[in-house]
Amino acid sequence: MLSIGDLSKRTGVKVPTIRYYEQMGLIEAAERSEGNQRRYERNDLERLAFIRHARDLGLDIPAIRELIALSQHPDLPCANADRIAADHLTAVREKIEKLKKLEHELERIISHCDGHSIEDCYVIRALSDHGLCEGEH
Amino acid sequence: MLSIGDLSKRTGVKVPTIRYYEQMGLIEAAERSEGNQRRYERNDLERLAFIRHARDLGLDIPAIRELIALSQHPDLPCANADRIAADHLTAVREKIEKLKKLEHELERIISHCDGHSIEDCYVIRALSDHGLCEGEH
DNA sequence: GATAATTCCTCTAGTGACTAGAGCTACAAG
DNA sequence: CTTGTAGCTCTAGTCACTAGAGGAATTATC
Repeated sequence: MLSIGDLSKRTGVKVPTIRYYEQMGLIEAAERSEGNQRRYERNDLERLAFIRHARDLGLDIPAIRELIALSQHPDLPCANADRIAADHLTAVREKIEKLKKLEHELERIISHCDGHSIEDCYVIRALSDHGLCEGEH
Repeated sequence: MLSIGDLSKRTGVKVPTIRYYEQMGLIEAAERSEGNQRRYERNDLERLAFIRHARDLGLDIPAIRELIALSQHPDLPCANADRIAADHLTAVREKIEKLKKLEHELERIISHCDGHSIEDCYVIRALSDHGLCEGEH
């Protein structure tokens, strides 16, 4: 039996976050000691590692909830799980594209600034005048 | 004199967002009509376009506040403005790197799944077992 | 000039995924 | 038995808005 602190150390998930996941229904409410403290077992460890891993990949809580539900029905086809992952991949790629546009625009603005006074500062001027931008954003 | 709705249409910033920016001190409290409605002028339009542009580039509100303050002192050197932009560029690049790692990991997981049952689903298995991952994340 | 439709006002609360803190209790080590 | 650490619950804060309630002002139509 593990305390919440033990579970935290073993999974790298902070103690308040574990309690938060319980509240969100990602992990079942733990058994309690006589003094009302949470006590965990091996399968809680696995569940929490699963959640942490999914969060590290950027999945949000509703998606994780769905994956957990799916994982408890080994006989079902896995199309839904694949779809969740694929949708997330699409979202990640879209974010990358947006950020790359920002990156290029910022690079361009910064490289155009000669670094003297605010009056001539290209950073400030570019912000004031959208006409100095390339493309729309 | 423009109403807040006019200002909104001309800049593409939503009405409640304009009020929010006023509250945050990014734009000065507007003059009011007899009936207590906000009335704007040309320079408010420019200021709001500046803010919107900076937000589109992903700058946060404290950074924008600082840029506005700088823009009102044309004689100062523009090193601070350049630094704000450069710091932001660094942050954008870091985000891109993180997202690319996620992208590759998700691609790998998805491509390994044969799409049959949950039991064999590589998406679920990869989440359950960190050992199936490449690299750390 | 009356009425209707639209816009505006303020204020509060909600978003996501936590994080911080207050005030209190339980447990482990010496 | 005391002390220190870890645990408990509950509330509120983060960021940049967004949604909605309930009411007042303005504009358009008749």
